[in-house]
Amino acid sequence: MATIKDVALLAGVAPSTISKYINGGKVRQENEEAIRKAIADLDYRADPFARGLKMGRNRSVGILLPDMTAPFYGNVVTTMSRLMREKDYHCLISSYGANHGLERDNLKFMLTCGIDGLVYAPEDLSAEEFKELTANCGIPIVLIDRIIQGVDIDAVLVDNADVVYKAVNQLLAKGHQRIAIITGPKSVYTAKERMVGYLRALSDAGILYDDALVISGDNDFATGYRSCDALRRLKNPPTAVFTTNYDITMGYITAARERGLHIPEDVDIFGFDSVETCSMMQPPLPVVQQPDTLIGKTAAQYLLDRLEGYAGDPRVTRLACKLSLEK
Amino acid sequence: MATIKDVALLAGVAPSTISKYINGGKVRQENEEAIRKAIADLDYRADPFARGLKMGRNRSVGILLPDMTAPFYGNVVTTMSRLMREKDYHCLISSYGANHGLERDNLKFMLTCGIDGLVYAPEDLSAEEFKELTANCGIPIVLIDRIIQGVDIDAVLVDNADVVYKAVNQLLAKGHQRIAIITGPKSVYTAKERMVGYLRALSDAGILYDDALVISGDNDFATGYRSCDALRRLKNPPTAVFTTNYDITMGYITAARERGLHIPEDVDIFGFDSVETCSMMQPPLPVVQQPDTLIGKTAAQYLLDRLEGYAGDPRVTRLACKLSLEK
DNA sequence: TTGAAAGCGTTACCAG
DNA sequence: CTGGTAACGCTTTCAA
Repeated sequence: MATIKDVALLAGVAPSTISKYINGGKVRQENEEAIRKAIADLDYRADPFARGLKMGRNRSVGILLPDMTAPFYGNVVTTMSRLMREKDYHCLISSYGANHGLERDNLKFMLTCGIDGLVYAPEDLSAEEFKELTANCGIPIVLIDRIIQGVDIDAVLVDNADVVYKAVNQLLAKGHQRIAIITGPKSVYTAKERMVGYLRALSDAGILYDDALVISGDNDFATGYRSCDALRRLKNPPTAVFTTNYDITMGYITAARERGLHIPEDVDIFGFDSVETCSMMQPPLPVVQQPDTLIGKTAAQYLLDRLEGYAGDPRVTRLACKLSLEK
Repeated sequence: MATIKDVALLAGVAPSTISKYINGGKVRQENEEAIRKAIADLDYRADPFARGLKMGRNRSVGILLPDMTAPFYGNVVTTMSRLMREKDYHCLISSYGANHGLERDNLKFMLTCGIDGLVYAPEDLSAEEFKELTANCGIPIVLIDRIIQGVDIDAVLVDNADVVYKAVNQLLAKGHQRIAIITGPKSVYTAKERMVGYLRALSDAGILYDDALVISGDNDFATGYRSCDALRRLKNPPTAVFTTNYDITMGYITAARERGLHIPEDVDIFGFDSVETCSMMQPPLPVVQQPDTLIGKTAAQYLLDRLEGYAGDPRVTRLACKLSLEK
């Protein structure tokens, strides 16, 4: 690997001149040509470590997620990457697959790999662990989707309880009295909040909460798929099901259709995420639409503000979700 | 941010002793305690840039993909991350969303962000561009899933043409004469290879190739979904459809079911990827099963070998796919 | 076992 | 505009 000295030697100028040229400074016409040629001839690239050491930053940020294959996170990442790119930052993604050890380990790595900032969707980290790991870490962190109780930093969330309350109310308004809910792991923040909305809606409608209609499992296709049979086996099966995650929704629908169930006649479904996909169905499946683009935009802005020196109090934004079939 | 000097000062030893301790060297018992305490008190973390500059590496590798939300790539990444982690490397992921400009830009960034190696699934980069960007870049690169014609480096692929040939033959054996294929963009390597297998199977069976039965589009849900109606509108619709990507498969199935079509009675389907999901269906959907775990494992091994100094000729491995319903 | 010193490749400063 | 020099924080060497 050629260094800046090699280039300087070949171009016949000083290293500091090369550096200036690289960083957009003005150099004499003839020098510019010589430098450009030398750089090309030697395939010179500035060493990122030397540069990072000198400059104290990298123009890169990390995004740490539980699951990068979920369309919701995919959209958030795409939006953030684009916006950060406009400010000349690159995004590096890491996911921990709902594994506590990995979550800790990846967070730790992210904090010591040289990125300038981090966007993090936590799953299973306590406030103590978080504080211990991030104390004096030197980079700004923005939480998305989930919050860590007791940690007071920038965060972008959605109003899980409210929107689920509304969604379940729509099912109630259609006359459903037995509404099941299939959620993610009980320990996860979003699952908890969504459960709260569900319970409040039932309670406000004077409906007794039935344990058998609540299924909690991993946020995946299999959970949704298996729930279909589990619910049908009940002596008194639900007439509607609220699925609180995209994969769960798809799994449930796949199973229901296979069993010849018509939606919504035989079983009504209210899903979550991936509006494009669900609105394509016939009839369109009503889903909770998280403002993924806005989440990405807000998180990117919060992070950029911090990167540019903003040092005010933490900002926590809770964005509204929409129901896909409402205008 | 505390530096190693601060720690040294507080612990009452020299910086070099701190460095030695951090890197697993032996220090006197009493010093060890003082150092540990000083590090904890100051929340000291070694500067990754200074360390990288000195050591010349990072213990991190990049993975550059067209789409990180695809289950196929998700599995590859998960496998690789685990294996690299065992050798004390971390994986940083970036995706470019089938956008040529982004692909170039992200590749360029990956090559100058300090990672020690790269695993890359190319989509739309010419051999010239690739060679120009990577010339003397100083890190080993392993191609996965797709190859760049004219670029001779380590690569891990699957036998697309062969397995598609077999899959289409299964459909032919069931008596289908009009078999449609829905593939990704015509320019993408895997799509081309899969097309070759399809054409060869038809040709070997003495069936004339019908343009109307070939649909090429983005590798997404919408392409599969829309194709259903497009194919049904034909005066002579296909009796079977081969979908060459997971999202396309799901889109097609969703549309078919909505329209009341029974699978496989009304229309037979042969899909791609995500065996777990497809084998869950009733009846199980036959799919081409790419050896994602083995791809990840092989790519990780190739990269690790290079990282450890292996300098032999490029190794190109073409792994066999399986048909999910064959034992 | 320890520590002083050199040096990794770059940028910033400032004198010329 | 140019270039010598110092400094970024760390690891390594080598002498004590």
